[in-house]
Amino acid sequence: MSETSNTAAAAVEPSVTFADFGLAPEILRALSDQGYVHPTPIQAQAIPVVLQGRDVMGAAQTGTGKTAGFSLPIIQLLLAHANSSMSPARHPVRALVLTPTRELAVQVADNVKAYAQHTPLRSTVVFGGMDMKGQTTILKGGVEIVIATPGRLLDHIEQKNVSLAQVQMLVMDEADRMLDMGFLPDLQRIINLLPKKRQNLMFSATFSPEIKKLANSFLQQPVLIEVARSNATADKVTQIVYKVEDEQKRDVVEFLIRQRELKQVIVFSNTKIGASRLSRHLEQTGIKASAIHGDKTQQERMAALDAFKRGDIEVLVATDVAARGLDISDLPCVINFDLPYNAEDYVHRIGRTGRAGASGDALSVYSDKDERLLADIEKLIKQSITRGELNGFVVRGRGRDAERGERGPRSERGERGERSERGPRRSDGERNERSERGPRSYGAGALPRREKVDPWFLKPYEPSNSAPRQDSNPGTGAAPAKPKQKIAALLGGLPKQAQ
DNA sequence: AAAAAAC
Repeated sequence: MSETSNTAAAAVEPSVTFADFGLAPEILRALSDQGYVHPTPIQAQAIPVVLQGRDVMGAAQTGTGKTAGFSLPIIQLLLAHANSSMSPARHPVRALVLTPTRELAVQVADNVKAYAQHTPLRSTVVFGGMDMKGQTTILKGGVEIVIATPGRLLDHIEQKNVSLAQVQMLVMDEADRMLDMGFLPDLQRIINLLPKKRQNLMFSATFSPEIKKLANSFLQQPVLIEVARSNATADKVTQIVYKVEDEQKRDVVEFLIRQRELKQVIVFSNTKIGASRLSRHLEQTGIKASAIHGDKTQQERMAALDAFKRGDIEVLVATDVAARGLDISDLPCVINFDLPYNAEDYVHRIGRTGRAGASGDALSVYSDKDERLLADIEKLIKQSITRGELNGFVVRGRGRDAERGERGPRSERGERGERSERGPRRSDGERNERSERGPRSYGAGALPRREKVDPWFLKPYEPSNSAPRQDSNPGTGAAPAKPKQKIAALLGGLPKQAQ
């Protein structure tokens, strides 16, 4: 929904409104229902071009208002060319939107449904991981607009649940992602089933040679719409990286969440198992968290996303399933628990914050072995990322002797402890004992006893040592690895098992 | 080296 936020556009072209595009009253009503008046830059560019019937190659990330940029004119065109004599039972598919991930399909579909709510147009979403029956019933009942992930759509086509013979408009959303995910053969199979004469819209966050090739083969004299520089990070996003020991990463993530009192944050993990573990850890320390990744059932994925959007959970720990496309409004912060292997994924991940003109923070933790990944990222975004210091970071004792509470950076926030009533899962039964003793502060307790780690007694990290930054990494402009050295020193003679 | 997507 934030995709149609007018903040960014208002700064650019305050005078332009959706009404200026000659959109149908039903569409304008739907927009005003949601309080949207001014188009974002990409909407201002895309809507007139799509209305002209031109093919479009759009370089835009999610959060720029892309979805409304194509769905509003699609609805308008379908309405304008509606065959009024058509019986309600016969609603052939006339617009098809393909997306790489299921969650993105759902979001696009939600937006389309909202924009078309006052029109007779029907839309539906089709994606895997769910029973086919409900989708089949709706498809057979007839819909003008289908939003789908490719695999399941082909499944429905093979089962003759849907025909694409009447499709006039095709949208390939997040086309770069679809290529990355190996959807090209599926895309080709689907496109072969479409009428030759149709309008094509392709959106991609990046402009790789492969994307250009895809555009050349599928689009006809496309109008190029480019809103953000490709591969550029939103300048509204403050980026900080923290160098720590590997085994500290999860504690630092927890610390950052508490220190900044983050109530809506996505934490990215490179692995599904890592996401689950981190989520469980955060839950055990009283932070409302859920994991979302490809090994979760579709029900779990949707439940986690819904809970996050509702604010029932504060932290969504995600793999790159959520890196692109997820439109979660007004995310103030994203955290990388792992630096992504693919530098481009970094851009997509941090694109979840600083959306639609708002500012945001992108925080990353990394360890010595990730220096190369960080260098790749900085090379891609053509800027050096601020090296952060973990002021006030205290790793508390992990044993029963550890003192806690009175010194911790969040020691005053005893109310955190109450959250643990939600508590660890049943299988973690014995870990409940500490939380039942009442409020506790950051870092204490509720740790799985399988942790054979020795107690870590760390003092607060003093900012006083942060003075000269240029000596450690000469030439790169990068800041030295001070935080890590400091913490390593504080760790004393503990065995390091990293690498 | 890992993630996503059809059954």
